[in-house]
Amino acid sequence: MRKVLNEKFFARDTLVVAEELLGKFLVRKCGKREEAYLITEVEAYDGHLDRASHASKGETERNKPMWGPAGYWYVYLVYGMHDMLNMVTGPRKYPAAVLIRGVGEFRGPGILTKALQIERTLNNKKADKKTGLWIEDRGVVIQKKDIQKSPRIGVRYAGPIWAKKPYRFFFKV
DNA sequence: GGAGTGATGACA
DNA sequence: GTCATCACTCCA
Repeated sequence: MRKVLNEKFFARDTLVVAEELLGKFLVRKCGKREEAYLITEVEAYDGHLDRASHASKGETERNKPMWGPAGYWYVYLVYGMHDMLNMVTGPRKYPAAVLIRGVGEFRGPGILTKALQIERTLNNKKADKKTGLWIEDRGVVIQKKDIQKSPRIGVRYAGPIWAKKPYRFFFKV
């Protein structure tokens, strides 16, 4: 079973999408080579009230993709060095996204974007085969009991309520 | 624990 | 135009 996930899948509740992304495959096509990586760790950023989300500052030139249709990539540079890969989720006009933090053997959002050569040129591009970066369901199912949750990483500035939300999802090994 | 790094957004 | 901030990684 190989199904390319589209707006219909991503336009649902961000927390549901984030959890269901575990076990899906991130597929990268560079030239003729096509490689698929199991998604192992994600974080949800849900709505403009979420103080850890870029969307909490309102719509700006940078975070504009978060307000757009689901199923698009939101890629930005942080700390002057690392590109972060996010999938836009939720309905149109509702700012939300899921940060892809780990795929395959790669641990850490900055490491995986470097390994897969994911750059800001992909920002605001649709996740499909034409773009060269998309997500597939290949029939892998992660058991509910194997999924762990924790607060998100690197968002202490968001204040006690939002910094503590268990919006990070990953597998129990 | 602390440096490196540069785009971004807020303010003037 | 200036300035502080930042969804990270690596080395000590």
